[in-house]
Amino acid sequence: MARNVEFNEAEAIQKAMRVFWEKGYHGASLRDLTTAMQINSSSLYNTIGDKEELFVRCVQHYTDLRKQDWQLRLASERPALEVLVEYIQCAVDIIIAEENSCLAIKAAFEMATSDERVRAILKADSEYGEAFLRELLRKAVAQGAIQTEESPELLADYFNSTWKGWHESYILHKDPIRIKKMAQYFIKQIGK
Amino acid sequence: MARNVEFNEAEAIQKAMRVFWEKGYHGASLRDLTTAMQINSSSLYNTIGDKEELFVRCVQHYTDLRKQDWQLRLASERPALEVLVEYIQCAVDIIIAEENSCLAIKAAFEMATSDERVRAILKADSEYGEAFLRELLRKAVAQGAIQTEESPELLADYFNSTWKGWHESYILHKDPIRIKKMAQYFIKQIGK
DNA sequence: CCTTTTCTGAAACGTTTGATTCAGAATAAA
DNA sequence: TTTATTCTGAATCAAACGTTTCAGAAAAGG
Repeated sequence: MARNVEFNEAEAIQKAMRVFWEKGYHGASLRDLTTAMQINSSSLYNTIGDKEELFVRCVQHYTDLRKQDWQLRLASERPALEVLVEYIQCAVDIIIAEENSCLAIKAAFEMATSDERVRAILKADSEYGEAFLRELLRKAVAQGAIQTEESPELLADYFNSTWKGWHESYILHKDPIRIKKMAQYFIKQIGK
Repeated sequence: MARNVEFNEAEAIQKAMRVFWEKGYHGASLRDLTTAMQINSSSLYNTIGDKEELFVRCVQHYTDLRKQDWQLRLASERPALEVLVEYIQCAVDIIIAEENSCLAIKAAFEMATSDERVRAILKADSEYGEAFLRELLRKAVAQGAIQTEESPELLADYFNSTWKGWHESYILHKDPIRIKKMAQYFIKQIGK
């Protein structure tokens, strides 16, 4: 009966995500966003909604991408410890390569204290990340690659929060070797 | 020959710091700030400067307070390991008690990527924090309380970035027990 | 006291903000 | 093709933004 939406919503969210990622929620203006998304603000308000709704969708999109990555890694049939070590090395590479750090952490510190929806998304993301680690640890123990008296729950929780600090370190020191050494020490610790 | 400044600059900075701490740089408006500081914007611009300058001063003030705390703890004559453990427990208490998390971390993620002055202040703060830990570790080893094959440099760096992640965890999960358990595990690790 | 310099408070600056309006183009269904 | 509906783009909204202005109050030095 009528006209269809002209722009690709998924692509637009992707582009908006990059803007929020770089500038933060308050630092990104609607003009920044609509320019990057290549749509008019009326189209934005007719389809997605206001700035907060757009931000929520972007954060959700970001965590969706991570979830996909975790699922792929979990599906691997290689030894769990190998998968875990590779994941850590990959995380380090991202910390070093990504100029704008991590959207999830930035959003947590800027928005999760005041926006309950953002907090819920990031909490779910964090819990999924821990479940991913827990599962790998459980497997690695079963495969005899790791022996520990600590519970996989505690270790997963601990590991997950450990490399968050690496992001901040890299912002301040911009020193890849620093991060790599910490990761090296971290991996060495797991083996014990 | 003339009138003196009416307001106490140190007190005003302290009040502005609390606003930035809660709302972030972009989230805090000049009206928020001048209202909290109980001064007129003309006074602000005549004495301190613009918003960025005020923010820099607030972050500097925040890191100055931390530095004082570290110096006091370093001056203690009690066993170094004891001082270290107490410091960690104190850090945990702050994470749990402080509703607005940590200004230094928030500023790092929001501003340090785009504002070189903020980055420099936070980098110096981070380095001082590491030196504090390094010194405690060095003493603890000398006192025979710790034995490790790792360098104090690496360990200090690693420790320092470890509890940054705890802040994010607490924002998302608001779970004091989670943090306490991680701290417990962390302290246990040091002893080994 | 008077003079000189400085600080304060209220008002306003131009700009940018997030958000809305609406005429007209576009298109799916009848 | 017509009709009914929806989307788009440009213009615009009021509010809030960071910042500046300036008259007048304040006070230290002579």
